[in-house]
Amino acid sequence: MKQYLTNLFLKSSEKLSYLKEINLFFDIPKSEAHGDLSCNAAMILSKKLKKNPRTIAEEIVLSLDFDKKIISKIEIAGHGFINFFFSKEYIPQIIDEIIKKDEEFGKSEKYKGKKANVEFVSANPTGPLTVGHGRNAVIGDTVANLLEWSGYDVEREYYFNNAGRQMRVLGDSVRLRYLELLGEKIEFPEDYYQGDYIKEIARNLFDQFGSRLISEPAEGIFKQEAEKEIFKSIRSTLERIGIFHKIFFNENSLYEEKKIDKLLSILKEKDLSYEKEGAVWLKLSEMGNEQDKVIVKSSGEPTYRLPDIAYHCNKFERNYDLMVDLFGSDHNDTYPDVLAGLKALGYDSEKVKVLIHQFVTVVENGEIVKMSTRKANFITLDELIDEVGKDVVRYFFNMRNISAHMNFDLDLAKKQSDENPVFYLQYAHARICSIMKMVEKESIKISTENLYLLTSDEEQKLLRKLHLFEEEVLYSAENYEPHRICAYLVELAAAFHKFYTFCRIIGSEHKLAEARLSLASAARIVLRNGLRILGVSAPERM
RNA sequence: GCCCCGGUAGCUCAGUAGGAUAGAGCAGCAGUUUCCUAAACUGUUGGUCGGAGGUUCGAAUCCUCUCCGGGGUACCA
Repeated sequence: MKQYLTNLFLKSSEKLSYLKEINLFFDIPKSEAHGDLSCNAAMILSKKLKKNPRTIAEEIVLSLDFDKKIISKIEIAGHGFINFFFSKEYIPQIIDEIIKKDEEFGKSEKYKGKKANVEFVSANPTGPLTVGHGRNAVIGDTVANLLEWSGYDVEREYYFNNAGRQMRVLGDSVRLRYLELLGEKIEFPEDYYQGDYIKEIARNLFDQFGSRLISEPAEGIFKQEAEKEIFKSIRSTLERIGIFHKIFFNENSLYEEKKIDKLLSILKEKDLSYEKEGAVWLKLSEMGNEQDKVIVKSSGEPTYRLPDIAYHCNKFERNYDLMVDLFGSDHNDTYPDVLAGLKALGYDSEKVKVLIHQFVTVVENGEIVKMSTRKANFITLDELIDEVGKDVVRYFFNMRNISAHMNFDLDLAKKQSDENPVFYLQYAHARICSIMKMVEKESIKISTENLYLLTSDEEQKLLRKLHLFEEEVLYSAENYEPHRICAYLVELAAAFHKFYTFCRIIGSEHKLAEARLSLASAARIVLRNGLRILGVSAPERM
């Protein structure tokens, strides 16, 4: 509908040149009395043209060469709104399109031929994924889905680091637990990994090797085994909620391939770094950031900034048109340095889109569940999936704006009832599937021949919702806002449930029954496609 | 101190390229099943959009100040 109006206005702008000067925007009015779409162009132009907005609106309306079969009425209202009413014959045509495109409906080719990389999860293999990682994982995968639906060729990537202090501590944690099993008296430091999974890994080593590892160093087999086991568990957790990364990028490879050294010398060559007090500093203050930061410590060890920049250089070399990084808010001070560095190196940092999501608070019995990774008193993502299932996990994490703090209400999530929004959507889908089975006996078939019969309020409202799906997907993708899909689907399901209540299929006059069945079928397709974007299943029966 | 988020109905949250009377779900109250799944639907109660200024035809939305909550401000990642 918006496309049709945009084209109309473009044609008119040949007559009224001032239309070219503004950004055309069509809005869906809150009140039905104001039509299907509304345009505020006249009001915006009134200051520029120093004319009464209503006069401008009249001029615009007169210039529009519209098809009466498509637009039934154009009104000027309020201070100068132009309201468009689409005809009841035009609106149902969407059904035909939906049924023809089926699984493809909602996809756009706007970014066809473009390559995108979405990096998410990226947790180091030091422990099982927690609820906090869950939000990152689900949002990342859904953003990737949205980009795919808007035409991108998307690669999902996981960046990890298996070197450094944390991993040393991990290996030593396992070693100490192993020695414990051998009956040695150990002191387990407070800042070591306390979780039971450490004991399990130690137990496996004990079962396999007995006491033969007694004098092995922490960084040898203990660390390797820990990394292997933990990664196995991370991947299996992700798999359970339908997440598969194509690339696992090891930070260490940057060192092995001398990328870090190369980057250092380039930075020096370009005069972007300098030495002071035995450390190497990046000239961030000259790049517009607040202050210079250390990239190589006086100990000779790089800080995270250096490999992060090198890693992104590597991504640039892989020729992506878009690179999305998804972090939790605890990382929100790291990316400006990296972006500034990339820009100074001559890369187009606009191609990197950093998304920061806020934290998750788990609420159970009305109380906040406090979590700490180190003390191992966290809820793992696996436990959450055990409790509520994949669909609820995916839906709940997608449901909220990523920039808002999120309360994950365990009690609500566990409820298999009407209070849980996931089931509202799934139930709508199951209901339609049920009808479609039922009508087989009644010889009612999907037919788009008599769609003009769909004129009731409930039918028209459902149809208008269906019209919005494509642009909703594209808008969500371009703004990286998965939660919009959730909101849209709830509205769509509500429109369907109302239609279901008031417009019966079986028992209606044959032509009308077929038209309504087609509408229901189109609604089913859109519900399923929307759920697919979210990674939530669309059951045929509940 | 400085930086990034958030503060909208009792609760959880939508709504910010400025638009017409601020929405939904849950909770509360009152109803609807001889009828394609009642995990549904209908009606109803409930708001100084944290506060104060400003910008203008018009502000939850933009600007300034301020209060509250979360996160970050390392030669940790």
